[in-house]
Amino acid sequence: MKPSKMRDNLIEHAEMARLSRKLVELACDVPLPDPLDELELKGIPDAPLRAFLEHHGFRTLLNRLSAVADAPVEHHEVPGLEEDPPCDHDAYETVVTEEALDRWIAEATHQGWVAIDTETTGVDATRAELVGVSMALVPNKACYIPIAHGGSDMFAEKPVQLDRATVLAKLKPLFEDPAVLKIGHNLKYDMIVLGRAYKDLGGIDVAPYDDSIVMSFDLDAGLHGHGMDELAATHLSHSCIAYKDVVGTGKNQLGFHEVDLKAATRYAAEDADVTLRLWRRFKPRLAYESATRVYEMVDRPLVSVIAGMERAGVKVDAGVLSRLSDEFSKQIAALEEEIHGIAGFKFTIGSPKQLGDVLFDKMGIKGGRKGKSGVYSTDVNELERIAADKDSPGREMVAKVLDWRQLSKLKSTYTDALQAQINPETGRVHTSYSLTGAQTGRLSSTDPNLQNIPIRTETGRQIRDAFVAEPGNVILAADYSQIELRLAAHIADVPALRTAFENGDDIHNMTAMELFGEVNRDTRGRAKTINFAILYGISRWGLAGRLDVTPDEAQAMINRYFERFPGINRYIADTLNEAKARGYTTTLFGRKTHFPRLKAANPNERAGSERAAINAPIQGTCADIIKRAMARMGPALLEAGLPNVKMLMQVHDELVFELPEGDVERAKPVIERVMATAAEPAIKLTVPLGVEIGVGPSWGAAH
DNA sequence: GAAGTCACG
DNA sequence: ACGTACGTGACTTCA
Repeated sequence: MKPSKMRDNLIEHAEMARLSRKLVELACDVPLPDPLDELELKGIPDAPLRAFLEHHGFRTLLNRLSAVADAPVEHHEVPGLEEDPPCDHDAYETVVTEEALDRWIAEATHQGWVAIDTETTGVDATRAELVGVSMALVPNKACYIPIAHGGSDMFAEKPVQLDRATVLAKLKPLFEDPAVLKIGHNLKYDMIVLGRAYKDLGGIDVAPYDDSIVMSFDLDAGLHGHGMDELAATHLSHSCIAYKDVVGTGKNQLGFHEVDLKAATRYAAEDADVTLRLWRRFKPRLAYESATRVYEMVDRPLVSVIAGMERAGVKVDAGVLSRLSDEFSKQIAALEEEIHGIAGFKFTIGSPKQLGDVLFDKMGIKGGRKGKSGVYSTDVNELERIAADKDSPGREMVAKVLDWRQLSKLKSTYTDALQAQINPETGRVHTSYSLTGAQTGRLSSTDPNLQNIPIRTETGRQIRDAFVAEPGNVILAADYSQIELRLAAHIADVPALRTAFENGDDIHNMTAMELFGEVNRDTRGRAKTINFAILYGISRWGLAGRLDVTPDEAQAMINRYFERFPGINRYIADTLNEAKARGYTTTLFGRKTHFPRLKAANPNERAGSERAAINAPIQGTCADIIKRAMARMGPALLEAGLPNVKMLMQVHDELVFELPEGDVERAKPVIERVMATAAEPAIKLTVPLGVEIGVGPSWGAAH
């Protein structure tokens, strides 16, 4: 291995190795082999885990583990663990003295791992205030440390509780202790809250850590959700205290700080207790079910990276959005009047039911198609079909409705909503990324969704001009070019596609030449559609609809594609066979996506699952690669002497940064290299990963 | 809360 | 015979 690659390797595994070593060294007192050899070169499971299990006396587990150590990715049933005792809420302790707190911290430190949870005033981690912290060491041994309880009535008597500063000052060394593993369920939330807490101390930086929500996702994506209540029910046969039962509902709902300490302790300590119990089940399963690799190499390192991105937020210029809102308002009002004028009466344009009735019944436009709920389809395809028909009486109306729809969408979802999302404290927008939201391993973004900001039309694209940098800084956007097609070329091993990417050819032009024998706007467009269709699990009917040809003609194109690009056909067959046999697909990094509906009785449902299964290894590998790039980006930038380059957003194949203008030229090659080599050294791709970088004062200008 | 629509990769 | 690209989240209308 080359020295430079070895260095990347070390950076990537530094945290993993430290975590595993410290855990085992402290808890088990056993010598450890080199985890690099174990994990990177041989695969899974890792030696520290074996030692961990040995320490806990899971002999049967351990024997089975040895047997699967060198096995390829396969599912192994974990032998049943002894069942934990049921949750005993009366056994939980409310910690209100320094002596008690010191005792819990000492025990956690001695044990080497502790489950933690935070209680706050809200659901948005970038705004919520810390109210209390809970910890669990073993089942039923859990506590709650209140720090900000007391009614909103300032005259009300506050319960006896420790001072916030005292608690945080004592917790910080534990939560940052490299020898103590912190276990959380959706730890990203707690990391942000604790990072913001107690600024005098510089916040609390939770490390090292395990996250049971991510563990569940890496084990069971596609099978069920990963919320704590659901997991407790399925894995522990335990029904968690409902949050609503603690704080009430409606306008009498309390903030958690207003909940009395007894009820708060039962709820909060239970969360830590359940998290610990889940972790004890998931940790061995990761090894048995070949998920350690993706968990430790891809997803776990990402938790703290995402926490940092969410906390950083992105600066949004409300003025730009406000001007756009006004502009859109005027145009929407004008269009509304014109549309009502053409119809001859007023109606709710935003109601698909009313619009359908107006267009197809009252105006007599032909070809209306009703769905199963008896409403005419009025989506963009339908309206554009009408607008393109020179003889249709509704052409003018439909064109205006399309404009109205676009502007209404932009205003309500973006220019209005984004302004409301600006955090007044930071002047920035802090999205929340879900690591478990997309079954394929992609991230998703909510509140607000920053992964669907418009770009495809000039009108919508203006919204990106509102995403700006602080004075003296710029926005840098780096995206992988056609990464999914490249990965398809690698995974399916398609010589012609691989060669084209190696040569830097225009892939859609090449496809057009192969399929149609000539390259022009029409054939290139069709080729592009077919290339996408391949990634999405092609069907002759779907392709026929998109290309406006008959299913037979579509089938002929598909056949020709398979002929010209051998490998694709085999990939589809192999992927489906494997998915049906095992119940899941895997990515290059071993990420599983389960497809229980592949065996559904309903053929439609089954076909849908088949298409999803064909797509999942490609989309999922893409997700793995950009996640690895993200995990390595911080250390790589630090090493290059660029501590002020901040990674702010991820949009599936794109990373967005904010950085001092003077750092741009030095940052570009670092970002480019980290992204282009993100699969290495674990995976050697047979296609290059192209990265395109743009820089400007705004996100809009950086493209 | 479901259905319809549409913004993104 | 069925009736379609894959993966998301937010907003509006309406029962």
